[in-house]
Amino acid sequence: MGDGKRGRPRAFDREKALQNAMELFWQKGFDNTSLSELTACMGLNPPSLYASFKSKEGLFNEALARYEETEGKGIWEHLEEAATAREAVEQLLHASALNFSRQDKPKGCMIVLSAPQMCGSSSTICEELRLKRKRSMQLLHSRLERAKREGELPEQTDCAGLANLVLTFQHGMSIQARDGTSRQTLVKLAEQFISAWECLIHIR
Amino acid sequence: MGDGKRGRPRAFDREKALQNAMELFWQKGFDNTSLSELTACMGLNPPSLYASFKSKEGLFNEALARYEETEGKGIWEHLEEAATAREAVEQLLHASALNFSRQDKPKGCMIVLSAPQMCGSSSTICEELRLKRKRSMQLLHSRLERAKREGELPEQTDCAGLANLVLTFQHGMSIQARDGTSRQTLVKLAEQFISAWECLIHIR
DNA sequence: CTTAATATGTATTGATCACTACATAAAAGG
DNA sequence: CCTTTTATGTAGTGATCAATACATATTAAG
Repeated sequence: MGDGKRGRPRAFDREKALQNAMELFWQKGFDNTSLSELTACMGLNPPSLYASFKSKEGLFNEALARYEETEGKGIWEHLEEAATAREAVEQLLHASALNFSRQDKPKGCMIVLSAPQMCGSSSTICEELRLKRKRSMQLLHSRLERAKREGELPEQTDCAGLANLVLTFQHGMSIQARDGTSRQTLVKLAEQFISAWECLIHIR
Repeated sequence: MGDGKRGRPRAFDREKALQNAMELFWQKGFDNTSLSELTACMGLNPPSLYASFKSKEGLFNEALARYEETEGKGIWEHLEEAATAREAVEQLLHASALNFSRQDKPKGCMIVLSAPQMCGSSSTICEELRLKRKRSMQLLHSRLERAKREGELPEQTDCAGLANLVLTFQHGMSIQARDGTSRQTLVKLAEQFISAWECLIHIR
């Protein structure tokens, strides 16, 4: 009898606490977020945090995973299903503009902004974030290569260079968003960029 | 009679100490740079630092001013003297690519990377950095407006939008540079971007 | 010399950092 | 009931943070 859980039940909502921690890390970055701020916004005391998430770094890793699964998902989900590479990039940048400027959410991308100096106290986290940025690059690159194979993009197109160009711009959008650039302006930025598509794909 | 300086002479080279502090702030950001690291790399003790630079924040302000005067100068100096807006932007991005990837220097731009979350311990510094980024935007914007008046750019060109586009890309280049992107790749990114110029200026 | 002015090194301030020892509370199993 | 298991709140740990108190050292002025 019972649900199989023995000891004293946890007094806080783990999902909700993790969500709050994620938004705080997203807003302030890993190093600039203190444990006292975390425990305050999560509604628990340090021992509960360490029992549930192992350490500040463990909490960040879970928060980052949650970010990718929930907050950042919409940016990349249409990459493969888009009919053309152009539409894929258009949706990528448009979704980024919207995603980076949602009300009551930290502006910009957590993966770009939460340890941008690449020399924080946890080199593990810095490297993890860098890897995620690199994987995004590879994801877009392979989508563009597919478009070349399908005949959409000319043979001369430098797919790696184009992917790099698009994501460099997207990373810049995170800085702009965090600087207070309006949703309207961010969307216009994305539209302006994609308008130059025909020029961009003929660069070798 | 002497040179007018009374007390005990300072035992460290102020310029050299400031240069070292600047490079450390540039590398690690304001909050992630500790006083013990600063005093170590500057070759002095805390009382000397505070006597010369007032506070950590005062030291950062001087370091930032020095950065603009020396390290970051080359990026913007050709903006007005360039014959065309296209050349101005081309040189801006090319110089950025080179500047962001110099050997034995922190990669990327100090103004973008030293407090990117915009919620560091010193809101004064965050706002100061944001203002500098905004001023760069205005500088480029007015250069583009000049080009429109001179007939180089078509009347339909959205100069504010174009300036925003270029600097968003340049900010992204700082992230890429800090992520380890090679000088060669950064230069190629700049060249790819400017290759789309004819498309970009016809966007309204 | 004495005095004033400035810079120095040592040692330390209270605050905050990430983290934990420990006793207690609340559940299930027996 | 008692034992086991898990979670909790209180109250800390030593380390490091930015910043200083203070006595001493080194210069110029008088």
